Amino acid sequence: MSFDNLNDKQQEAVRQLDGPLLILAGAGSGKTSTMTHRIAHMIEEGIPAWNILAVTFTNKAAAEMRERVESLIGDTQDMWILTFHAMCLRMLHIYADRIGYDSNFVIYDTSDQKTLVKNIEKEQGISDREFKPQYILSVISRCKEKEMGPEEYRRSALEGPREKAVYAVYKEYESRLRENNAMDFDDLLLNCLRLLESETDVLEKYQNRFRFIMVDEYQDTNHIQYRLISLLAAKHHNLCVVGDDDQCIYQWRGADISNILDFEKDFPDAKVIKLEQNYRSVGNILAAAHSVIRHNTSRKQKELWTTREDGEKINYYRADNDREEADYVARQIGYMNRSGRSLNDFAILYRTNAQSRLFEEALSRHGIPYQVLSGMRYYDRKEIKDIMAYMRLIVNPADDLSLTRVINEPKRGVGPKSLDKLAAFARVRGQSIFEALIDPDGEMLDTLPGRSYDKVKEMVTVMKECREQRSDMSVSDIYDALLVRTGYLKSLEDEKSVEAESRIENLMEFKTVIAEYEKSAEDPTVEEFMAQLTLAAEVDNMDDSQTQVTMMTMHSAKGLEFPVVFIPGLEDGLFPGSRAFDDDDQMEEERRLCYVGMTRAKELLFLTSAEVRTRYGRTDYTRESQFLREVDKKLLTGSAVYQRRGQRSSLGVSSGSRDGFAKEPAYKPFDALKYAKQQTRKAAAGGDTDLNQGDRVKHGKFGEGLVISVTDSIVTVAFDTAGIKKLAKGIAPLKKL
DNA sequence: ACCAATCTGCTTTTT
DNA sequence: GCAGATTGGT
Repeated sequence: MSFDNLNDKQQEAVRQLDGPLLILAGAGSGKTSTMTHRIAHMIEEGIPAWNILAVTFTNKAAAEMRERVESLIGDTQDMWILTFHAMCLRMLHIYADRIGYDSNFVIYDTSDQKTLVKNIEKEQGISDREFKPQYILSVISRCKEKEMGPEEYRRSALEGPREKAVYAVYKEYESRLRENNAMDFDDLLLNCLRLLESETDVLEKYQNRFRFIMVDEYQDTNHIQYRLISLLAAKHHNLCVVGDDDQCIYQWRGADISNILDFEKDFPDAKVIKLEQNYRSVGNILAAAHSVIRHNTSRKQKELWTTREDGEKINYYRADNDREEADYVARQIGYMNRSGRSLNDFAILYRTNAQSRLFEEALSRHGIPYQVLSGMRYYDRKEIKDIMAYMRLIVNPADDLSLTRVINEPKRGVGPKSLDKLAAFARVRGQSIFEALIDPDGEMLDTLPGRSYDKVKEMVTVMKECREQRSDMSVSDIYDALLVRTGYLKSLEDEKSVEAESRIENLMEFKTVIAEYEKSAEDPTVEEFMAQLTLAAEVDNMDDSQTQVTMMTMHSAKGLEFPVVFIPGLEDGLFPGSRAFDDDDQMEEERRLCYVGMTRAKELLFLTSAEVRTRYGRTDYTRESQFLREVDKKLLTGSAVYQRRGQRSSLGVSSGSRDGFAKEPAYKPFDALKYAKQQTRKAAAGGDTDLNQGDRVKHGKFGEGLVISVTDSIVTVAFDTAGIKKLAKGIAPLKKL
């Protein structure tokens, strides 16, 4: 294989396969290309694919790496290319019993954790106002990152009321996770570490297998991840880590920057290769980013360089207010789009997700299509979480948290009081609530009052059936069955409200997600589907197939690049956030974030701020960001293509000529919901949508049948052999005969 | 047990 | 400015 398209340093990194290697890869220095070629080179050298492990930060990065390696050498089936969490999940799934878990364990996401902590606080008479669940969880997470259990915490912590409360909750939290056969995000890593530490045969197996290990974004690994990798690499020492200390932006989540700074100490024979040539950005952008990052004191000295032209200067615009700021951005995008730039070229990268709304509104006003990649909002919807809880229970009946969530959703007349009774009853029997409910002896069901009995029994029967037949059913089948037969969909339909409509909408859209999973997975199972969903990052959902502007946080944008980048909200208190002003470390992290944001841009970079901004209902005057002040003045200009007159920035940047809204051509406003619907319909091309009562239809699984009734979203069909089924219109594989 | 009306506290950032 | 929680009435 020839590496002609790589520079000397990159080639050196590619050829250096044996022993520890640290690649300090600056932003845009061809990191991914180097890593993929390095893997390809291993294969070329005769190293079997199954000896290779590559760990990334997001699923998107993993998928991209796999794709690119595949394009170089073909099949990558036997290679592990995945995220830390996915790697741990994979190992734990096989060896769960070794650490006292059932392999059907579920993963609790942040909101599950919060609910659990709240429940515990209630039970223990601890006020969730005084000790906020979020706070307690952050302490617990920090403990877990240090491998510190509840008892050790008590011994090491102070003895105030706060510490007492944290201890009490932590202890109960841990035992409840065990009882529910559930793990949180930290547990995935921690339990995997425990597994490898205590089970020498398992450790040896993986040590022998993974003779060559690569870790991407090493600057963002935490202590547990560091330990995991050290253990796995302990035998062969063929560990290559890639990272950039200037891009460490997850310290708040426990990322330990010393992992990368001390790599040479950990591995004294380590080779270090610096990639400093930037291929991504135009000279001015690089210079501007550097003028900001050099204000950080604790960093490895390096400066990126490029052979590219200087390009345009960095554009800075100070708007009157936040709404006008958003409008300015939309105007610029509209203008550049009309002069020939694709909408895919643009990204709006902000500090906080809350900022996205104004930009959504502005882009809609201007008729510009966009996608927002914001913190899990889609899966956070109530209806999705509800149906997921149903699915979880089928796999893992020990999950009391999920049962509590859905037993009265839809209303089955089971309020908190009945639920308490059920929980107590189950406890006496030594079972989880759901286990006790599905127990053939029916004892617990019989304790229910008449009004709720029938409904709960019906639900229990359905769930039991799904559970028993789940190996013969596809994930979609299970989803359909649950949606319809638990009465969940029916109760939404009966509501006849706009909100209920949109919930149904979302539930139907979710079918596309399932269908996509089923298409991509080798052996689709409900378990795996749910795990993948909880471990998905928002960037993983990025869609490049549409022509649209992309918005996300600067955190999410790490590893991505766009020709034109807008960074709005450059104001003290917002970016950098207010907390950064009394903590130097936090200020440095914010600055690194700014660096990451700026270096996403290839050709044009726009910075904006608003003189007046409304936040949590309050409108305040702002001050231009410290980071703006740090940008080399020579690199800034205020004469954007579309500019307002008379704007004066304290930075002394000049302004151009005014242009208003009036000339905007009347684009049709972009309707996100309508768009989503279209997408769903398109993706579900398998099913006929123009069905009417009385039609004869054929279903892939149920055979032929007669349509009994049709609503906007549901088709009820009496199948000749399979009985009456309610199916999702346009999605279920129904063919008109 | 359920629903509607009022109230609170919140914004970093995410696997 | 909103979503989620709390409260009070049925």
